[in-house]
Amino acid sequence: MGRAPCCDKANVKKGPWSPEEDEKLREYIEKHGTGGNWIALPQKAGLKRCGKSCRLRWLNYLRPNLKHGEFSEDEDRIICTLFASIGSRWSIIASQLPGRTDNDIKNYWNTKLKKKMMGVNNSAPKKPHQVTLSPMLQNSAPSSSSSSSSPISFKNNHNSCYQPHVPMTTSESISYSTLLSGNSSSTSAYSTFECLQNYQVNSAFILGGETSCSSSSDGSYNNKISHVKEAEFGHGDQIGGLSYLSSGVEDTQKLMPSNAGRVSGWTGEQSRLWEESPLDYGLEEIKQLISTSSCNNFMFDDSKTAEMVMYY
DNA sequence: AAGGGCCACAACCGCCAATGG
DNA sequence: GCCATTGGCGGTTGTGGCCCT
Repeated sequence: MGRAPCCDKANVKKGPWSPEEDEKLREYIEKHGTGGNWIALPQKAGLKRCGKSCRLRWLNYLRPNLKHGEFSEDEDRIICTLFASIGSRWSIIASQLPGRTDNDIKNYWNTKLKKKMMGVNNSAPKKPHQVTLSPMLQNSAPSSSSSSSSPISFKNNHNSCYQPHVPMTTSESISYSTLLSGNSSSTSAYSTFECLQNYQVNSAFILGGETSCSSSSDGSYNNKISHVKEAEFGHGDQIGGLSYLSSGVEDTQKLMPSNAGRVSGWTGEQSRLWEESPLDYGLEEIKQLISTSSCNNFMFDDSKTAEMVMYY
């Protein structure tokens, strides 16, 4: 059985929004809210648009408190770190960047940041078309532990702890508590690996994403906190996502059970492994993440030398 | 000046999960 | 429990502007 279309495509306008349409939508939502029903909204607002299109337009463009323009170094760093940690979970990443939408971040990553990072690793290749993996991974010998001097810990004995593209829960703790206070003197370009090298990823930081006060992503809000939806247009008083830091480790445990099921794909085993070792990655897992991620320009030599080979 | 290529960004598409009847 | 509807998300595409030749 086919799925019913969300709107009558024949009578729906597509393409760029006109200023008049923007104004209609803004006016309607400011007066009436979304009414919890985007599908019905365009008709009520006098727009010949699909409800989904209205939602996207509002969340990505018209919503108050959106930031437009250049991403800061700190934002770059957060994106890098989170991408390396959780992959292309743009909505979660966006939840850490007040005023940014997942669409923004996705575009920014795909068009600029990815290249920026490649640029660094390209800078002094050992061989033509081959780039040495940053020390981050070289430090990550299987025996290294989370308490080692290596900024990021890896464990090979938790191979299923993290799986690329397995959705993360909100409670997935990514600790980058030093992230924003980190070295901002870095050059404009740095790699994901360098990010990881510089900023510890462990279990002390709580992602506020889907359960905290934040809107997620493209500004979309988790439907479990729908009561917040109408009242909240922006990210409130968060500063660079740091408001989440006030959550404690105990929150991880508190939130985990309910959210493990909320985000698809987490089996009981994964949840258990999470509790045991929230974000300790094995080298292979990192490799897999990057090689299978949208950042697929990174390819790993499967040898033991922890060398990253990048073809381009 | 023209046009071809590239880039950035907005918007769309399709799938999945949640929800309510 | 089933099914239809809706919202949310990530990937992909379309398009306009800029740059280079």
